Amino acid sequence: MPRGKCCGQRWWQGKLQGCGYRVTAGREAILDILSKSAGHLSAEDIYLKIHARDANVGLTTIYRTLDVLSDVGMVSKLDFGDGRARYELAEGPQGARHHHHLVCTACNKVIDYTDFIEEEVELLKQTEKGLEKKYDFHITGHVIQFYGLCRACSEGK
Amino acid sequence: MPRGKCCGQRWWQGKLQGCGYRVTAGREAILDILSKSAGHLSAEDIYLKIHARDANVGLTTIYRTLDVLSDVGMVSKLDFGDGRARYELAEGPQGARHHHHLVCTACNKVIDYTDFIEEEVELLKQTEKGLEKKYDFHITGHVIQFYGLCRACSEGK
DNA sequence: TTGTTAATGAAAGCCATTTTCATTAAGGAG
DNA sequence: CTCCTTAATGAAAATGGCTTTCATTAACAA
Ligand SMILES: [Mn+2]
Ligand SMILES: [Mn+2]
Ligand SMILES: [Zn+2]
Ligand SMILES: [Zn+2]
Repeated sequence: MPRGKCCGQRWWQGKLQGCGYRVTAGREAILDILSKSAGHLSAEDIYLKIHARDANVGLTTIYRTLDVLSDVGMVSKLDFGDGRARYELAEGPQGARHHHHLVCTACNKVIDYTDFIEEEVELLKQTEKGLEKKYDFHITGHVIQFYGLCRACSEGK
Repeated sequence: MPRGKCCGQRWWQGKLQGCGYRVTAGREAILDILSKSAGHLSAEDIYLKIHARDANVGLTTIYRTLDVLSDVGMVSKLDFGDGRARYELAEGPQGARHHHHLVCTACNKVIDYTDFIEEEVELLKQTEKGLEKKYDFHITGHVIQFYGLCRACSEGK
C-alpha cells in the first residue's frame, strides 16, 4: 500500500513522467490549484493562492511550470486581451469540456459557454479542411472569442 | 484651388475631423504607410518605414495615432500572440474586405482569407444572438483565428 | 494674424514575462 | 538505501512592448 496521497489525486504523474518531466511538489501544487479553481487564473493569481495555502513556490517556477503543462497539453494558455496570460485545465479525465469564451471588455468577466459548440465545431472542421488544402497549412488550433459588455457594465452606462 | 496634395489621396481627412481630431503630418504618414503595405504591421514596423521614407515621427506618436485610428474605426488592432500588437487598415473606400487570419506559429507568417467567410459570418451572427440572449451580454466584436504550420515550416521539420 | 488647446517627442516609468546563475532535489543506477 | 547526474528551483536582474510625463510645437477657429 503506497504512502502519500492515494490513487485518484495524481492522474497527472503519468502524463508528466511520460513526457520526460519530473514530478515535483511545485507542479503538484499548481495542478491542484488549477483543478480546484473556476479557471482563467493568471500566473500571479496562482502565486497568491499557493502562498495563501502553504508553500514557497517562486513566480518564476509558476511560469515555467505553466509552460511545461501547456507543452504536454494539460493546460490551455488563454489571452483575453488584458495584458496578462490566463490558464485553465485542458479537458482531462474528470473535467473541462471543450468550450469557448465570452469576455466583458469593461470588467474582464469571462463566461465559458458550450452552447452552439456543436455547430461551431462542425463549421470549424470544414473551414479548417478547406484552409489546409487551399493554403497548404497544417492547422493545429483555433481561437474563437466574443467580446462585449455584460449586463452590469452595460447598465452602468 | 487648394494647395498641397490634391483630392483623392485624403479620403481620411473627413473622418478624422468629423470625430474632432486634427489632421497632422504624422497621421497622414502613418495612414499612407498602412494603405500601401500588405498589412499586419507592428508599431515598430511603421516607425522604421516612416524613418526610411523621410520624416521624424516618434514611436510615441505612432502608438497614439494608432489608438486614434482604432477609435474612429479606420484601423483594426490585431493580436497574433507574438507579444506585439499589429495593425491593418479596416475596410475603407478602396480596400480591405472583411477577412479572418491564418497564422503560422513557427515563422509568424499571416494569411488573410475570405473563403468560407459567408458561412462563418452567418454562424457567428446566430451564435451571437443566442449568447446575447442567454447570458445577457451586448456583443461588440469577435476574434476567429486559426493557428498552425505553413508549408515551409512544416517541411523544415 | 492670433489664441486656444490638441498633438508631439524625448525620457522616464510600468509591468508581465524571461534570463541568469548558484543551489536543491528527482529519480535512475548500482 | 546511497550516489550521481542533471533537471528543477528561486532570487535578482534583465527584457521589451507600451504608457506616462512634461515641456514644446503647431492645427485651426476666430
Ligand atoms: Mn474557460
Ligand atoms: Mn489581415
Ligand atoms: Zn462587465
Ligand atoms: Zn511558417
